[in-house]
Amino acid sequence: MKQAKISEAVVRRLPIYLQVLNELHSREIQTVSSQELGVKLDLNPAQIRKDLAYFGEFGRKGIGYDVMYLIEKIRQILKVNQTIKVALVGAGNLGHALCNYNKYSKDNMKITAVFDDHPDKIGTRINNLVVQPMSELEREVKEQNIRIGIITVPAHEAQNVANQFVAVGIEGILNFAPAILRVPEEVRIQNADFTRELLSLAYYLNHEGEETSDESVMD
Amino acid sequence: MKQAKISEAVVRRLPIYLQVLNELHSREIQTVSSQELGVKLDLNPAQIRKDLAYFGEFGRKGIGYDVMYLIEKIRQILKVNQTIKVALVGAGNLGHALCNYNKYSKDNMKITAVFDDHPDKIGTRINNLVVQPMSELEREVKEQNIRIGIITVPAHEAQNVANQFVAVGIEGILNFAPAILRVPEEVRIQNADFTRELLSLAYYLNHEGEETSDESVMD
DNA sequence: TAGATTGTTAATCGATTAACAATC
DNA sequence: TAGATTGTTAATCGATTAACAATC
Repeated sequence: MKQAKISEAVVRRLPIYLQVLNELHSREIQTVSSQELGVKLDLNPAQIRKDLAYFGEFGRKGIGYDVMYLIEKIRQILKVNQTIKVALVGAGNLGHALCNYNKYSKDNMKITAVFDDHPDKIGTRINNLVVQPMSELEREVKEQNIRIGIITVPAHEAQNVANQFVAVGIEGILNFAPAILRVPEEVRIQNADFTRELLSLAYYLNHEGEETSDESVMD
Repeated sequence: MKQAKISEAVVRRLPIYLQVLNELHSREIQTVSSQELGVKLDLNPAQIRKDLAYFGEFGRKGIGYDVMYLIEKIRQILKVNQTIKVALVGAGNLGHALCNYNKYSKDNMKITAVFDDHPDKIGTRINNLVVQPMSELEREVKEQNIRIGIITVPAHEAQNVANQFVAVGIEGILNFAPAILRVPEEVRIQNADFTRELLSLAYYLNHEGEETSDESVMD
């Protein structure tokens, strides 16, 4: 099984597979077929088999996939079999929420450093982390070997934070601010701006079932 | 311009267009070409033109698009030219964060009702909203004509909340819980589980630049 | 008129799905 | 052996991009 170029669509499905598999595992289900996964996730079973086959032969013909084994394999693929440390900038409500979320995660991703340049935030605690000024970013990133950063500052500060992330060598950024960020192409940006999601939901509210219609948006 | 079936990919780009356009508008830029938008968004200009052309002829040959006019048109398409009211269930940290976010939004999407069944949450205030028990959900949804719901409860409660949303006629759900929800197919689900995003970021950390490699994940 | 840029058709590219031999 | 299900190739489908006539 040679590692071909894996499409983004495939990579985005892997965490979803991991999620159902974790659920199955917690229900002590030991084996699952692509068929069953497909039903659960509304995906074509062939697609699931193909996605997994990019990375190796994880199943058994006539049987299906061993749940725990497949979890391990996907963790390896996503490189979350060891704990991944994450830095977060912006100790507001959202930053707080993500840090908490964090505590319950069994995904081996941990926010291990929090930054904010607001004087009234610096030195406060979120769980067992002390909020630090941005001047400490570089040191922490180097010391802890942090490679992923989360942005939860207001939109107008987001690009600035992104620049600092890039400057200290962060390789992947999860951006919650409603802003379009420019970063060098070797740095990966994932946008998690929830207003975008809400807006596309709004579209379907009114257009659902209109597929066969020929109405248009006119003045 | 007939309304063909619009692909999800197109719908997901519309809010992004709206975002850049809002930014351009705030910088008092009046006209923009698909070329310029393409540079800003890392998209092919032809794609942008095609996306917009599904809904009408909004540009002027030789000139480009009028920023304000295009904003209006996209708002119409997304049906956010009038304010859209949203219900939120789960008054924890994340729920709080989203309600605040809310205040700054110029997107005409407003969280106008917050629910939580925890006794110590009921009756507390988030901004100017009082947290209500779930028993009030139906009444509020009917009274305010709410059609979109946000789920910010823990994973194990998420399906239950989704069921209640469906029962009271909610048409679109934005789910922040790390759970796979089953709803009737006429109800739209958008997942905003940030651990998924983090996991796919993690993939690229270690595989970036491996496109041409032939390494594989072996035992 | 010359230059720019749209809307749209045709060409290309890539992703999803169907089908099936291999095999548990 | 019969039934189930994988991994994978081939067929299909859909989305992106290129190209260009129309026109500002």
